Amino acid sequence: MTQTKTAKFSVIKEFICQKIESGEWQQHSKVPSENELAEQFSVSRMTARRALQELTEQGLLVRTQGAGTFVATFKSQSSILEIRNIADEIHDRGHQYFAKQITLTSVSLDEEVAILLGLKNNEQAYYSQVLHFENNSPIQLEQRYVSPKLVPNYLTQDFTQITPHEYLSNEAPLTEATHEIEAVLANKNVCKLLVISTSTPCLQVKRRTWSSHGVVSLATLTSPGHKYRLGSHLKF
Amino acid sequence: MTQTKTAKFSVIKEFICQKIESGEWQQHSKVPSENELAEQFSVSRMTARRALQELTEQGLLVRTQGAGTFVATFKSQSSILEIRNIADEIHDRGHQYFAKQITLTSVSLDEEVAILLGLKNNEQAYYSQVLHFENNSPIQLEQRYVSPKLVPNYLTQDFTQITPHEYLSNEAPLTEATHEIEAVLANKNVCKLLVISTSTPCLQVKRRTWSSHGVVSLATLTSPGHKYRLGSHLKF
DNA sequence: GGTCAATAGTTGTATATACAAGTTTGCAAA
DNA sequence: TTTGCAAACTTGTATATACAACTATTGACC
Repeated sequence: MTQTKTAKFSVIKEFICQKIESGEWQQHSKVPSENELAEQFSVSRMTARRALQELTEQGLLVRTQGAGTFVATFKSQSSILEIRNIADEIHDRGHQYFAKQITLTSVSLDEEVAILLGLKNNEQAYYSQVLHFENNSPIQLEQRYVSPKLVPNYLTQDFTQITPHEYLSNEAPLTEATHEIEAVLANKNVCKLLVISTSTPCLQVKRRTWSSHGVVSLATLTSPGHKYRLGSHLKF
Repeated sequence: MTQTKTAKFSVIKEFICQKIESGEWQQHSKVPSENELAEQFSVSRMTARRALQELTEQGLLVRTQGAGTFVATFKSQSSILEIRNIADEIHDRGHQYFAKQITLTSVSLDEEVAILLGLKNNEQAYYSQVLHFENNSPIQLEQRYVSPKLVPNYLTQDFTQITPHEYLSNEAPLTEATHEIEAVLANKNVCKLLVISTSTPCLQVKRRTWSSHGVVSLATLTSPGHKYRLGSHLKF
Protein backbone atom coordinates (compact mmCIF):
# COMPACT_ATOMS: atom_id res chain seq x y z
CA MET A 1 0.00 0.00 0.00
CA THR A 2 1.45 3.28 -1.08
CA GLN A 3 -1.54 5.34 -0.07
CA THR A 4 -2.25 5.18 3.65
CA LYS A 5 -5.63 6.76 3.02
CA THR A 6 -4.00 10.22 2.96
CA ALA A 7 -0.59 10.48 1.38
CA LYS A 8 2.42 10.74 3.66
CA PHE A 9 3.52 14.09 2.31
CA SER A 10 0.03 15.39 3.07
CA VAL A 11 0.29 14.28 6.67
CA ILE A 12 3.51 16.22 7.02
CA LYS A 13 1.99 19.26 5.35
CA GLU A 14 -0.90 19.26 7.78
CA PHE A 15 1.45 18.83 10.70
CA ILE A 16 3.38 21.90 9.66
CA CYS A 17 0.26 23.94 8.88
CA GLN A 18 -1.11 23.17 12.30
CA LYS A 19 2.09 24.34 13.98
CA ILE A 20 1.97 27.60 12.09
CA GLU A 21 -1.73 28.26 12.52
CA SER A 22 -1.62 27.54 16.23
CA GLY A 23 1.18 30.05 16.55
CA GLU A 24 3.58 27.48 17.95
CA TRP A 25 5.91 28.21 15.08
CA GLN A 26 6.18 31.99 14.73
CA GLN A 27 7.12 34.02 11.69
CA HIS A 28 10.74 33.59 10.61
CA SER A 29 11.25 30.68 12.99
CA LYS A 30 13.16 27.76 11.61
CA VAL A 31 11.30 24.72 10.41
CA PRO A 32 12.84 21.25 10.79
CA SER A 33 15.11 20.37 7.90
CA GLU A 34 14.21 17.82 5.25
CA ASN A 35 16.34 15.22 6.99
CA GLU A 36 14.86 15.88 10.41
CA LEU A 37 11.30 15.62 9.10
CA ALA A 38 12.19 12.50 7.18
CA GLU A 39 13.41 10.86 10.35
CA GLN A 40 10.52 12.11 12.52
CA PHE A 41 7.91 10.75 10.14
CA SER A 42 9.91 7.75 8.98
CA VAL A 43 9.79 8.73 5.34
CA SER A 44 12.44 9.37 2.75
CA ARG A 45 13.96 12.78 2.39
CA MET A 46 12.20 13.28 -0.96
CA THR A 47 8.82 12.81 0.66
CA ALA A 48 9.56 15.28 3.45
CA ARG A 49 10.93 17.59 0.82
CA ARG A 50 7.70 17.49 -1.12
CA ALA A 51 5.73 18.68 1.89
CA LEU A 52 8.08 21.62 2.42
CA GLN A 53 8.10 22.34 -1.30
CA GLU A 54 4.35 22.55 -1.66
CA LEU A 55 3.94 24.72 1.42
CA THR A 56 6.59 27.01 0.00
CA GLU A 57 4.64 27.31 -3.24
CA GLN A 58 1.58 28.13 -1.18
CA GLY A 59 3.51 30.92 0.49
CA LEU A 60 3.56 29.56 4.02
CA LEU A 61 7.26 28.83 4.07
CA VAL A 62 10.39 30.39 2.69
CA ARG A 63 13.43 28.33 1.80
CA THR A 64 17.03 29.37 1.30
CA GLN A 65 19.56 27.01 -0.13
CA GLY A 66 22.17 26.27 2.46
CA ALA A 67 20.40 28.08 5.27
CA GLY A 68 17.14 26.24 5.85
CA THR A 69 13.38 26.56 5.78
CA PHE A 70 11.51 29.26 7.69
CA VAL A 71 7.94 30.30 8.40
CA ALA A 72 7.08 33.07 5.94
CA THR A 73 6.12 36.60 6.88
CA PHE A 74 2.37 36.77 6.76
CA LYS A 75 1.55 38.69 3.64
CA SER A 76 0.92 42.02 5.12
CA GLN A 77 -2.03 43.34 3.17
CA SER A 78 -1.25 41.74 -0.10
CA SER A 79 -4.10 39.55 -1.17
CA ILE A 80 -5.25 37.93 -4.30
CA LEU A 81 -8.48 38.59 -6.08
CA GLU A 82 -9.94 36.76 -9.00
CA ILE A 83 -11.59 38.65 -11.82
CA ARG A 84 -14.11 36.37 -13.41
CA ASN A 85 -15.99 36.27 -16.62
CA ILE A 86 -19.32 38.04 -16.18
CA ALA A 87 -21.19 35.35 -18.11
CA ASP A 88 -19.79 32.57 -15.92
CA GLU A 89 -20.61 34.52 -12.82
CA ILE A 90 -24.20 35.01 -13.84
CA HIS A 91 -24.57 31.35 -14.72
CA ASP A 92 -23.11 30.34 -11.37
CA ARG A 93 -25.65 32.53 -9.62
CA GLY A 94 -28.30 30.53 -11.43
CA HIS A 95 -29.50 33.58 -13.32
CA GLN A 96 -30.25 34.03 -16.95
CA TYR A 97 -27.54 35.52 -19.13
CA PHE A 98 -27.61 37.02 -22.55
CA ALA A 99 -25.53 39.44 -24.59
CA LYS A 100 -26.55 42.18 -26.98
CA GLN A 101 -24.18 43.34 -29.65
CA ILE A 102 -24.35 47.15 -29.80
CA THR A 103 -21.45 47.98 -32.08
CA LEU A 104 -19.06 45.98 -34.25
CA THR A 105 -17.01 48.02 -36.65
CA SER A 106 -13.64 49.30 -37.71
CA VAL A 107 -12.52 52.64 -36.27
CA SER A 108 -9.51 54.87 -36.64
CA LEU A 109 -7.62 55.17 -33.40
CA ASP A 110 -6.90 58.20 -31.30
CA GLU A 111 -3.43 58.51 -29.87
CA GLU A 112 -4.01 57.03 -26.43
CA VAL A 113 -5.65 53.85 -27.62
CA ALA A 114 -3.16 53.45 -30.45
CA ILE A 115 -0.25 53.51 -28.04
CA LEU A 116 -1.87 51.02 -25.72
CA LEU A 117 -2.61 48.66 -28.60
CA GLY A 118 0.89 49.02 -29.99
CA LEU A 119 -0.38 50.53 -33.23
CA LYS A 120 0.29 53.83 -34.99
CA ASN A 121 -1.83 56.91 -34.60
CA ASN A 122 -4.81 57.00 -37.03
CA GLU A 123 -4.38 53.33 -37.88
CA GLN A 124 -7.56 51.28 -38.10
CA ALA A 125 -8.60 48.86 -35.38
CA TYR A 126 -11.67 46.78 -34.69
CA TYR A 127 -14.08 47.99 -32.06
CA SER A 128 -16.96 46.22 -30.39
CA GLN A 129 -19.53 47.14 -27.79
CA VAL A 130 -21.34 44.27 -26.12
CA LEU A 131 -23.92 44.71 -23.39
CA HIS A 132 -24.24 41.86 -20.91
CA PHE A 133 -27.59 41.14 -19.23
CA GLU A 134 -28.48 39.35 -16.04
CA ASN A 135 -32.17 38.40 -15.87
CA ASN A 136 -32.95 40.93 -18.61
CA SER A 137 -31.31 43.75 -16.72
CA PRO A 138 -28.10 45.25 -18.17
CA ILE A 139 -25.19 44.57 -15.85
CA GLN A 140 -22.01 45.29 -17.78
CA LEU A 141 -20.95 47.16 -20.87
CA GLU A 142 -17.90 45.80 -22.62
CA GLN A 143 -16.07 48.14 -24.98
CA ARG A 144 -13.19 46.55 -26.77
CA TYR A 145 -10.50 47.54 -29.25
CA VAL A 146 -8.84 44.67 -31.08
CA SER A 147 -5.71 44.55 -33.16
CA PRO A 148 -6.73 43.73 -36.76
CA LYS A 149 -3.32 42.24 -37.52
CA LEU A 150 -3.59 39.62 -34.81
CA VAL A 151 -7.29 38.86 -35.12
CA PRO A 152 -8.29 39.52 -38.74
CA ASN A 153 -11.72 37.84 -38.56
CA TYR A 154 -12.96 39.68 -35.48
CA LEU A 155 -15.66 41.62 -37.31
CA THR A 156 -17.28 38.54 -38.77
CA GLN A 157 -18.16 37.08 -35.38
CA ASP A 158 -21.53 37.02 -33.66
CA PHE A 159 -20.96 38.10 -30.09
CA THR A 160 -24.40 37.16 -28.93
CA GLN A 161 -23.24 33.55 -29.28
CA ILE A 162 -19.67 33.70 -28.03
CA THR A 163 -18.17 36.38 -25.81
CA PRO A 164 -15.39 38.43 -27.37
CA HIS A 165 -12.92 37.26 -24.77
CA GLU A 166 -13.79 33.65 -25.34
CA TYR A 167 -13.30 34.09 -29.06
CA LEU A 168 -9.99 35.91 -28.61
CA SER A 169 -8.71 33.25 -26.24
CA ASN A 170 -9.17 30.67 -28.94
CA GLU A 171 -7.69 32.81 -31.71
CA ALA A 172 -4.63 34.17 -29.98
CA PRO A 173 -3.58 32.33 -26.82
CA LEU A 174 -2.97 34.84 -24.06
CA THR A 175 0.42 35.17 -22.54
CA GLU A 176 -0.03 38.25 -20.43
CA ALA A 177 -2.66 40.63 -19.09
CA THR A 178 -2.92 43.81 -17.07
CA HIS A 179 -5.90 45.17 -15.21
CA GLU A 180 -6.81 48.49 -13.76
CA ILE A 181 -9.84 48.90 -11.58
CA GLU A 182 -11.36 52.27 -10.87
CA ALA A 183 -14.55 53.80 -9.61
CA VAL A 184 -15.89 56.28 -12.16
CA LEU A 185 -18.94 58.09 -13.35
CA ALA A 186 -19.88 56.81 -16.77
CA ASN A 187 -20.64 59.12 -19.68
CA LYS A 188 -24.18 59.76 -20.93
CA ASN A 189 -24.23 57.12 -23.65
CA VAL A 190 -22.92 54.42 -21.37
CA CYS A 191 -25.42 55.37 -18.68
CA LYS A 192 -28.23 55.11 -21.19
CA LEU A 193 -27.20 51.62 -22.19
CA LEU A 194 -26.86 50.50 -18.58
CA VAL A 195 -30.12 52.26 -17.65
CA ILE A 196 -28.61 54.20 -14.78
CA SER A 197 -28.38 57.87 -13.89
CA THR A 198 -25.20 59.76 -14.68
CA SER A 199 -24.49 60.08 -10.95
CA THR A 200 -24.32 56.33 -10.36
CA PRO A 201 -20.81 55.23 -9.40
CA CYS A 202 -19.54 52.48 -11.68
CA LEU A 203 -16.84 49.90 -11.33
CA GLN A 204 -14.60 50.06 -14.35
CA VAL A 205 -12.09 47.36 -15.22
CA LYS A 206 -9.60 48.07 -17.98
CA ARG A 207 -7.95 44.95 -19.26
CA ARG A 208 -5.13 44.74 -21.76
CA THR A 209 -4.19 41.32 -23.09
CA TRP A 210 -1.14 40.09 -24.96
CA SER A 211 -0.42 37.07 -27.07
CA SER A 212 3.12 36.15 -28.03
CA HIS A 213 2.84 38.50 -31.04
CA GLY A 214 1.79 41.65 -29.21
CA VAL A 215 -1.18 43.42 -27.66
CA VAL A 216 -4.33 41.65 -28.75
CA SER A 217 -6.99 43.78 -27.25
CA LEU A 218 -7.94 46.55 -24.91
CA ALA A 219 -11.22 46.14 -23.06
CA THR A 220 -13.15 48.45 -20.80
CA LEU A 221 -15.77 46.79 -18.64
CA THR A 222 -18.20 49.14 -16.93
CA SER A 223 -20.73 47.98 -14.33
CA PRO A 224 -23.05 49.91 -12.03
CA GLY A 225 -21.66 49.76 -8.50
CA HIS A 226 -24.95 48.82 -6.89
CA LYS A 227 -25.45 45.86 -9.24
CA TYR A 228 -22.00 44.46 -9.51
CA ARG A 229 -19.14 43.71 -7.20
CA LEU A 230 -15.91 41.81 -7.34
CA GLY A 231 -15.53 39.21 -4.65
CA SER A 232 -12.97 36.74 -3.50
CA HIS A 233 -12.41 34.15 -0.85
CA LEU A 234 -9.01 32.75 -0.14
CA LYS A 235 -7.40 30.43 2.33
CA PHE A 236 -3.77 30.65 3.30
CA MET B 1 27.80 18.77 -13.14
CA THR B 2 24.18 18.55 -12.17
CA GLN B 3 23.28 22.01 -13.37
CA THR B 4 23.72 22.41 -17.12
CA LYS B 5 23.47 26.17 -16.72
CA THR B 6 19.67 25.91 -16.70
CA ALA B 7 18.17 22.90 -15.03
CA LYS B 8 16.93 20.07 -17.21
CA PHE B 9 13.37 20.29 -15.98
CA SER B 10 13.40 23.99 -16.89
CA VAL B 11 14.46 23.20 -20.43
CA ILE B 12 11.52 20.86 -20.78
CA LYS B 13 9.17 23.42 -19.29
CA GLU B 14 10.25 26.03 -21.78
CA PHE B 15 9.93 23.56 -24.61
CA ILE B 16 6.33 22.88 -23.64
CA CYS B 17 5.51 26.56 -23.04
CA GLN B 18 6.83 27.41 -26.47
CA LYS B 19 4.65 24.77 -28.09
CA ILE B 20 1.59 26.12 -26.34
CA GLU B 21 2.29 29.79 -26.92
CA SER B 22 3.04 29.27 -30.59
CA GLY B 23 -0.29 27.53 -30.92
CA GLU B 24 1.30 24.31 -32.14
CA TRP B 25 -0.29 22.52 -29.23
CA GLN B 26 -3.91 23.62 -29.04
CA GLN B 27 -6.23 23.60 -26.07
CA HIS B 28 -7.15 20.11 -24.85
CA SER B 29 -4.58 18.50 -27.10
CA LYS B 30 -2.56 15.75 -25.54
CA VAL B 31 0.92 16.45 -24.27
CA PRO B 32 3.63 13.77 -24.45
CA SER B 33 3.55 11.45 -21.48
CA GLU B 34 6.18 11.49 -18.77
CA ASN B 35 7.90 8.51 -20.32
CA GLU B 36 7.90 10.00 -23.82
CA LEU B 37 9.36 13.29 -22.60
CA ALA B 38 11.89 11.41 -20.52
CA GLU B 39 13.10 9.57 -23.58
CA GLN B 40 13.02 12.62 -25.89
CA PHE B 41 15.14 14.68 -23.52
CA SER B 42 17.21 11.80 -22.20
CA VAL B 43 16.24 12.41 -18.60
CA SER B 44 14.63 10.26 -15.98
CA ARG B 45 10.88 10.07 -15.70
CA MET B 46 10.96 12.02 -12.44
CA THR B 47 12.64 14.95 -14.14
CA ALA B 48 10.15 15.01 -17.00
CA ARG B 49 7.43 14.67 -14.42
CA ARG B 50 8.61 17.74 -12.58
CA ALA B 51 8.28 19.87 -15.69
CA LEU B 52 4.72 18.69 -16.26
CA GLN B 53 3.93 19.09 -12.58
CA GLU B 54 5.06 22.69 -12.35
CA LEU B 55 3.27 23.71 -15.51
CA THR B 56 0.15 22.11 -14.11
CA GLU B 57 0.47 24.16 -10.95
CA GLN B 58 0.86 27.22 -13.13
CA GLY B 59 -2.39 26.34 -14.83
CA LEU B 60 -1.04 25.67 -18.32
CA LEU B 61 -1.65 21.94 -18.22
CA VAL B 62 -4.27 19.63 -16.80
CA ARG B 63 -3.46 16.10 -15.74
CA THR B 64 -5.71 13.12 -15.18
CA GLN B 65 -4.43 9.98 -13.61
CA GLY B 66 -4.62 7.18 -16.11
CA ALA B 67 -5.59 9.37 -19.02
CA GLY B 68 -2.71 11.74 -19.60
CA THR B 69 -1.66 15.36 -19.65
CA PHE B 70 -3.46 17.98 -21.72
CA VAL B 71 -3.15 21.64 -22.58
CA ALA B 72 -5.49 23.53 -20.27
CA THR B 73 -8.41 25.61 -21.39
CA PHE B 74 -7.21 29.16 -21.43
CA LYS B 75 -8.75 30.73 -18.41
CA SER B 76 -11.64 32.35 -20.10
CA GLN B 77 -11.87 35.66 -18.31
CA SER B 78 -10.72 34.50 -14.96
CA SER B 79 -7.74 36.51 -13.90
CA ILE B 80 -5.93 37.22 -10.74
CA LEU B 81 -5.58 40.57 -9.08
CA GLU B 82 -3.45 41.47 -6.14
CA ILE B 83 -4.79 43.80 -3.48
CA ARG B 84 -1.86 45.53 -1.90
CA ASN B 85 -1.25 47.45 1.25
CA ILE B 86 -1.82 51.14 0.58
CA ALA B 87 1.27 52.12 2.57
CA ASP B 88 3.49 49.78 0.56
CA GLU B 89 2.02 51.04 -2.65
CA ILE B 90 2.69 54.65 -1.79
CA HIS B 91 6.24 53.85 -0.75
CA ASP B 92 6.82 51.98 -3.99
CA ARG B 93 5.67 55.01 -5.94
CA GLY B 94 8.36 56.95 -4.13
CA HIS B 95 5.82 59.17 -2.44
CA GLN B 96 5.50 60.24 1.15
CA TYR B 97 3.15 58.24 3.34
CA PHE B 98 1.64 58.97 6.68
CA ALA B 99 -1.38 57.89 8.68
CA LYS B 100 -3.72 59.88 10.88
CA GLN B 101 -5.69 58.16 13.59
CA ILE B 102 -9.23 59.56 13.55
CA THR B 103 -11.04 57.21 15.90
CA LEU B 104 -9.99 54.42 18.25
CA THR B 105 -12.66 53.28 20.63
CA SER B 106 -15.02 50.57 21.76
CA VAL B 107 -18.48 50.53 20.21
CA SER B 108 -21.60 48.44 20.59
CA LEU B 109 -22.39 46.59 17.40
CA ASP B 110 -25.44 46.80 15.21
CA GLU B 111 -26.82 43.57 13.88
CA GLU B 112 -25.15 43.44 10.49
CA VAL B 113 -21.64 44.02 11.74
CA ALA B 114 -22.17 41.68 14.71
CA ILE B 115 -23.09 38.81 12.42
CA LEU B 116 -20.14 39.41 10.15
CA LEU B 117 -17.77 39.49 13.10
CA GLY B 118 -19.29 36.37 14.62
CA LEU B 119 -20.40 38.25 17.74
CA LYS B 120 -23.79 38.76 19.35
CA ASN B 121 -25.98 41.76 18.73
CA ASN B 122 -25.17 44.71 21.03
CA GLU B 123 -21.88 43.16 22.07
CA GLN B 124 -18.91 45.51 22.28
CA ALA B 125 -16.19 45.55 19.63
CA TYR B 126 -13.21 47.74 18.94
CA TYR B 127 -13.46 50.27 16.16
CA SER B 128 -10.79 52.31 14.45
CA GLN B 129 -10.72 54.92 11.72
CA VAL B 130 -7.38 55.60 10.12
CA LEU B 131 -6.86 58.04 7.29
CA HIS B 132 -3.97 57.28 4.93
CA PHE B 133 -2.16 60.13 3.17
CA GLU B 134 -0.05 60.24 0.04
CA ASN B 135 2.05 63.38 -0.22
CA ASN B 136 -0.17 65.10 2.37
CA SER B 137 -3.30 64.36 0.40
CA PRO B 138 -5.81 61.89 1.90
CA ILE B 139 -6.06 58.80 -0.29
CA GLN B 140 -7.84 56.13 1.71
CA LEU B 141 -10.07 55.90 4.76
CA GLU B 142 -9.84 52.67 6.68
CA GLN B 143 -12.73 51.84 8.99
CA ARG B 144 -12.24 48.68 10.98
CA TYR B 145 -14.12 46.60 13.50
CA VAL B 146 -12.01 44.21 15.53
CA SER B 147 -12.99 41.29 17.73
CA PRO B 148 -12.00 42.18 21.33
CA LYS B 149 -11.73 38.52 22.28
CA LEU B 150 -9.11 37.76 19.69
CA VAL B 151 -7.17 41.03 19.88
CA PRO B 152 -7.58 42.39 23.45
CA ASN B 153 -4.86 45.04 23.22
CA TYR B 154 -6.10 46.66 20.01
CA LEU B 155 -7.11 49.94 21.65
CA THR B 156 -3.69 50.54 23.19
CA GLN B 157 -1.92 50.72 19.83
CA ASP B 158 -0.70 53.79 17.98
CA PHE B 159 -1.79 53.42 14.39
CA THR B 160 0.26 56.31 13.16
CA GLN B 161 3.27 54.06 13.74
CA ILE B 162 1.99 50.67 12.62
CA THR B 163 -0.95 50.01 10.31
CA PRO B 164 -3.85 48.12 11.86
CA HIS B 165 -3.47 45.27 9.43
CA GLU B 166 0.22 44.97 10.13
CA TYR B 167 -0.50 44.82 13.85
CA LEU B 168 -3.28 42.27 13.41
CA SER B 169 -1.11 40.06 11.23
CA ASN B 170 1.37 39.79 14.05
CA GLU B 171 -1.22 39.24 16.76
CA ALA B 172 -3.46 36.71 15.08
CA PRO B 173 -1.98 34.94 12.07
CA LEU B 174 -4.46 35.05 9.21
CA THR B 175 -5.85 31.88 7.80
CA GLU B 176 -8.54 33.21 5.54
CA ALA B 177 -9.86 36.40 3.97
CA THR B 178 -12.72 37.58 1.80
CA HIS B 179 -12.95 40.74 -0.24
CA GLU B 180 -15.72 42.61 -1.90
CA ILE B 181 -15.04 45.49 -4.20
CA GLU B 182 -17.69 47.99 -5.13
CA ALA B 183 -18.05 51.44 -6.58
CA VAL B 184 -20.03 53.64 -4.20
CA LEU B 185 -20.78 57.20 -3.22
CA ALA B 186 -19.37 57.83 0.23
CA ASN B 187 -21.42 59.47 2.97
CA LYS B 188 -20.89 63.06 4.06
CA ASN B 189 -18.48 62.40 6.90
CA VAL B 190 -16.27 60.15 4.82
CA CYS B 191 -16.25 62.68 1.99
CA LYS B 192 -15.17 65.39 4.41
CA LEU B 193 -12.26 63.33 5.62
CA LEU B 194 -11.18 62.44 2.07
CA VAL B 195 -11.74 66.05 0.95
CA ILE B 196 -13.98 65.13 -1.95
CA SER B 197 -17.49 66.06 -3.00
CA THR B 198 -20.34 63.71 -2.20
CA SER B 199 -20.75 62.95 -5.90
CA THR B 200 -17.25 61.53 -6.31
CA PRO B 201 -17.33 57.81 -7.08
CA CYS B 202 -15.23 55.84 -4.63
CA LEU B 203 -13.68 52.42 -4.76
CA GLN B 204 -14.66 50.51 -1.67
CA VAL B 205 -12.97 47.30 -0.57
CA LYS B 206 -14.55 45.33 2.24
CA ARG B 207 -12.18 42.82 3.74
CA ARG B 208 -13.02 40.22 6.36
CA THR B 209 -10.14 38.30 7.89
CA TRP B 210 -10.05 35.10 9.94
CA SER B 211 -7.51 33.54 12.22
CA SER B 212 -7.85 29.94 13.34
CA HIS B 213 -10.06 31.14 16.23
CA GLY B 214 -12.63 33.05 14.21
CA VAL B 215 -13.26 36.36 12.46
CA VAL B 216 -10.58 38.81 13.51
CA SER B 217 -11.65 41.95 11.79
CA LEU B 218 -13.88 43.63 9.30
CA ALA B 219 -12.35 46.48 7.36
CA THR B 220 -13.83 48.94 4.91
CA LEU B 221 -11.33 50.77 2.73
CA THR B 222 -12.69 53.74 0.82
CA SER B 223 -10.67 55.62 -1.81
CA PRO B 224 -11.65 58.32 -4.28
CA GLY B 225 -11.84 56.78 -7.74
CA HIS B 226 -9.81 59.48 -9.42
CA LYS B 227 -6.95 59.12 -6.96
CA TYR B 228 -6.75 55.41 -6.49
CA ARG B 229 -6.92 52.34 -8.64
CA LEU B 230 -6.19 48.70 -8.29
CA GLY B 231 -3.77 47.33 -10.81
CA SER B 232 -2.26 44.03 -11.74
CA HIS B 233 0.09 42.52 -14.23
CA LEU B 234 0.31 38.83 -14.75
CA LYS B 235 2.03 36.42 -17.05
CA PHE B 236 0.68 33.03 -17.92
C1' DG C 1 41.07 40.06 18.35
C1' DG C 2 40.56 39.50 13.35
C1' DT C 3 40.99 36.71 8.94
C1' DC C 4 40.59 32.88 6.22
C1' DA C 5 39.90 28.19 5.14
C1' DA C 6 37.96 23.86 6.18
C1' DT C 7 33.74 21.64 7.57
C1' DA C 8 29.21 20.36 8.65
C1' DG C 9 24.59 21.16 7.55
C1' DT C 10 20.86 22.39 4.29
C1' DT C 11 18.47 22.90 0.07
C1' DG C 12 18.55 21.94 -5.22
C1' DT C 13 18.86 18.75 -9.08
C1' DA C 14 18.85 14.25 -11.01
C1' DT C 15 18.46 9.17 -11.45
C1' DA C 16 16.66 4.46 -11.08
C1' DT C 17 13.28 1.75 -9.25
C1' DA C 18 8.89 -0.06 -7.41
C1' DC C 19 4.24 -0.33 -6.82
C1' DA C 20 -0.60 1.91 -6.53
C1' DA C 21 -4.44 3.66 -8.92
C1' DG C 22 -7.07 5.39 -12.64
C1' DT C 23 -8.22 5.34 -17.93
C1' DT C 24 -8.45 3.51 -22.40
C1' DT C 25 -8.41 -0.05 -25.63
C1' DG C 26 -9.13 -4.22 -27.60
C1' DC C 27 -10.38 -8.86 -27.51
C1' DA C 28 -13.01 -12.78 -26.04
C1' DA C 29 -17.20 -14.65 -24.39
C1' DA C 30 -22.15 -14.43 -23.95
C1' DT D 1 -24.01 -6.84 -30.98
C1' DT D 2 -23.16 -6.19 -26.48
C1' DT D 3 -20.95 -7.12 -22.21
C1' DG D 4 -17.18 -7.74 -19.44
C1' DC D 5 -12.57 -8.50 -18.44
C1' DA D 6 -7.71 -8.26 -19.18
C1' DA D 7 -3.80 -5.77 -20.72
C1' DA D 8 -1.36 -1.63 -21.77
C1' DC D 9 -0.62 2.88 -20.71
C1' DT D 10 -0.52 6.95 -17.74
C1' DT D 11 -0.24 9.53 -13.66
C1' DG D 12 0.49 9.37 -8.37
C1' DT D 13 3.22 8.12 -4.35
C1' DA D 14 7.37 6.62 -2.23
C1' DT D 15 12.25 5.18 -1.56
C1' DA D 16 17.31 5.23 -1.78
C1' DT D 17 21.07 7.36 -3.60
C1' DA D 18 24.40 10.73 -5.49
C1' DC D 19 26.33 14.94 -6.15
C1' DA D 20 25.97 20.22 -6.71
C1' DA D 21 25.45 24.66 -4.62
C1' DC D 22 24.99 27.56 -0.98
C1' DT D 23 25.25 29.04 4.19
C1' DA D 24 26.83 29.23 8.76
C1' DT D 25 29.95 27.76 12.06
C1' DT D 26 34.20 26.41 13.83
C1' DG D 27 38.94 26.50 14.56
C1' DA D 28 43.64 27.42 13.21
C1' DC D 29 46.71 30.88 12.12
C1' DC D 30 48.46 35.52 11.92
